Amino acid sequence: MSRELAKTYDPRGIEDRLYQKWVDKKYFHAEVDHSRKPFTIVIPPPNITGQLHMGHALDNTMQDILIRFKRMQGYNALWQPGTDHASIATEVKITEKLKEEGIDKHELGREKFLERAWDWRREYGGRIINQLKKMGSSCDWDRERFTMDEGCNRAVTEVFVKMHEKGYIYKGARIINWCPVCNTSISDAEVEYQEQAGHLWHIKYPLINEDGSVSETEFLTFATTRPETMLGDTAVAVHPEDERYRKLIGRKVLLPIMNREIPIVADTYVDREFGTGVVKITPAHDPNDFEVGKRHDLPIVNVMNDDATVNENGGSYAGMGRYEARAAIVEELDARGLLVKVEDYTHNVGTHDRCKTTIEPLVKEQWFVRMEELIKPAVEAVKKGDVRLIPQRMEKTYYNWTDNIRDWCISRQLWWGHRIPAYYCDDCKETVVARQQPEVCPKCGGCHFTQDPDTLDTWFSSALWPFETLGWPDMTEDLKYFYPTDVLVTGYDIIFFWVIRMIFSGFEHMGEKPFHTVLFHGLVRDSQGRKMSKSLGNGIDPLEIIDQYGADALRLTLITGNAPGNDMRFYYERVENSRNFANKVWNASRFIMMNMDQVQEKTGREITVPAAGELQPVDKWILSRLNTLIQEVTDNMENFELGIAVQKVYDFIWDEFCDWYIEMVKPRLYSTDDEASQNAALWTLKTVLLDALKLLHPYMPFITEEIFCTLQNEEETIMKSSWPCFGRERSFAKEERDIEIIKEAVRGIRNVRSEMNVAPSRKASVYVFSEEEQVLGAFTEGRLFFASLAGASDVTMVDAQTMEKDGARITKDAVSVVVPGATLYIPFAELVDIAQEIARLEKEKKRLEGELARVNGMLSNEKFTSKAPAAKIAEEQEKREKYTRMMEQVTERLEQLK
RNA sequence: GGAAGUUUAGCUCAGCUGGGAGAGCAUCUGCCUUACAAGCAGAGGGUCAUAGGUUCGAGCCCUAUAACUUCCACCA
Repeated sequence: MSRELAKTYDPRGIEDRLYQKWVDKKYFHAEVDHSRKPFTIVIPPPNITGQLHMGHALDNTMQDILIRFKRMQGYNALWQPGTDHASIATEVKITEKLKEEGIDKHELGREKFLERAWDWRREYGGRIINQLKKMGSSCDWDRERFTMDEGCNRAVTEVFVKMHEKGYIYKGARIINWCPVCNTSISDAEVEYQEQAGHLWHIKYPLINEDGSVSETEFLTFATTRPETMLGDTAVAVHPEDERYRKLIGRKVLLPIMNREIPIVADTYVDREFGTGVVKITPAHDPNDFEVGKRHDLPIVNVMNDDATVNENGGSYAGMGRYEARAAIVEELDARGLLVKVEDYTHNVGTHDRCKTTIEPLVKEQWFVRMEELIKPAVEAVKKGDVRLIPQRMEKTYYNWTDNIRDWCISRQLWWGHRIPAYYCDDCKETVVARQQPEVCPKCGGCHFTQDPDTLDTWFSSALWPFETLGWPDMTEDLKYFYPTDVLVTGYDIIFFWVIRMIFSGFEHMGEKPFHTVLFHGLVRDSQGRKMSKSLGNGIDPLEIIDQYGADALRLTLITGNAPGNDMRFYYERVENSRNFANKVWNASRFIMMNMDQVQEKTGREITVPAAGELQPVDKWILSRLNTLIQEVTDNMENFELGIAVQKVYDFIWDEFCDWYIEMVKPRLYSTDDEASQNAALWTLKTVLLDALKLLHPYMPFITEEIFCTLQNEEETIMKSSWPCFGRERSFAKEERDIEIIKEAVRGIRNVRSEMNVAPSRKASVYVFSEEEQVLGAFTEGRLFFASLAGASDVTMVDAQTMEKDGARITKDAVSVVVPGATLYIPFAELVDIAQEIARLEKEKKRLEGELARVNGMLSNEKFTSKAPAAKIAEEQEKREKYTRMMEQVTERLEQLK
């Protein structure tokens, strides 16, 4: 037997050892088992390029808590893990690394590049997984998946082909967001708008006269933030009802530099109030202009290359970068007298969320997903409550997106990702979308094909994650059993990217929601409330925290005092507090085990279940409190109120169990007079500790396991033990009331002692006077507590008769403490100052008067008594009784003193 | 322009369906009491942003206002 535990809890060593044991014994593994109900969570797959950060730590702690809770409740709990190939993020990293080695991506070629990427995945893909393990995550690692593994690739291809057949996926030339640095199109969701200081250039184009000559006096002036796009202008627009320009509609202006005549069109898109009420129209480089262009059938003149340099359509500016061209064009316009003025102007500029490069809107052929129909069941599901979002306000964000849904651009000009299953006939250019490369062209019979070079948006495969990981497109047993999954835990920041896309994908391909609940968390910020970021260097590494304080402390810190969907700040002080709590649990357990061992050594007795009547009131009190705790914590956890639940466990363990119960039973542990009582105390200590550890286990898996195993002294695991259950037979109302009175009395005595600066070493007699049998009984049973908890040398029960006879002796030179139904007298002789004592009691009297006034006010209000619930009225009546009694006692004591 | 969130003790935040304001940290006092000084016992500190309203009763519900934060849209 090895129960020698260190004086302070040191998580180092313990955590890794326990985790290895859990993995070795396959405790995290779940198999289809129709005798049990499944509970499933799919992990938000971290990027293979990623390193564990606080966001992951929070996200995974929450998932692990739910999984461990449900596992203990008897569910067949599956936490499905895996990683994401993160196409663009990974590709950028690899490209950078190649650059460092002096290798150009394009010179290397696609095939070799992909080899490097897979090497990368082999090298770093496991890193984040190992970091998740440090957190204690109980994922079923035997089922680990990767969004680009063979199964996922099959799923992606299947989805693409099916949706193409249904007409949900199409290819078209539309204006898209282009990142000139990453050299790929991106979806609307990936555009991040940033406020930037820029300029508003006022420029004028000369009108073309009726006779076709260029006017030297008439011009049309407009304002633009992007003068360089003028190279691609194909019209200028005015509002159809704008009196200033009405007669010009249909005429033409000369596009300077390019010397192209372009029409003046009328479109309601134009805001008459802004600038001069004239807008230049560049359909190829502005989403709004693109729409205007479509309405007026304007030509689209693309003037940009993929790297945002001006192309051959830009005349003499060809080859210049977009900003270089901007400056040069402004200069030329100015030289020609066409620049009217320049204003400072702050506006929002679309940037790529990955690299922050300013987006260049371009018209390009891309693949899109038609969203309108697809999104409908996903909206319905949330509206009906079939999919629940926590907190509920996230629904607003959700609908905001679904109501304004636009088609999803899914093709990326990247190499690392799922290749688009579209093949082009080399002979007739026919497009064939198929699961495999076709043998023969259905149109011309040709047999040579080239696959579309593009890959798919990362989120295209992550959208399938809840079912592709369970075997889809095959209808496997796993899929039938574990799908739909139960809860998705994620940050609110990826609601558009991922959550919505998973929901509509689930309905489209499985005919069923992917999960019934989405539990959102917020961001973990630094102590000043700033986002943790690499550039600020304010990130806190969870692994360092684990190393310093332990994973349990980190987990507890992340989960306490945090409501769903709210951001939180990270403080070292809070981690310290969590660490201290771990230590508290450790030491309480150590104390209990020490006593169990000592008693066993001395007497050779094992702890047995106490016989009826052997449990003392204080035992029943803590058991009853535990019982209530079990119910509340279970309730809170069922409702995903994890922060509230763990706070209650914390308070129970520290305050009620350690500071009160353990202190109260110490005398019984040390005394050998009453074996039954000693046994009852030890049994209660052990029982309460075990259940408390179980309640705590989902939050702090390591320390609870370590103690559980040591305590049980066998190779068991707490994670497979059963979750505690509320039992009506373990509620003891009378004992709860009695012990509360004792606690109040103890607190009262401590207070007066503290106020009077009585040295702790100075013991004093305590006389308890009560005329109520039950209260007197409670004090008689609890008299021992006053010695250890309130510095009492001896406790004497005083009834009315004694008081009659010896009252003066007892109460002279004594301070008094009033609790409902009893007055305690503590003779301190020379320490007592009558005047001070009177003042103290007057203060107490005033407090009670206030309380009584409040209660009486309520109870004498006819509206209250007629409308308030009966239970509330009874509660107030009880209080009135209590305060009235105390008031009488205080008044009586004051009379004695005066 | 649209929407959401926040505003509670010196600091950071809880407060579930409306029924006497809580925690941690910090501060002050006293204790090395044989589980724990990473501890124990005690204390101080809040017109719950402001103004109205609903209600017997409001930190909580409604309306308006202010400040801060975030998301969405993007008027060139």
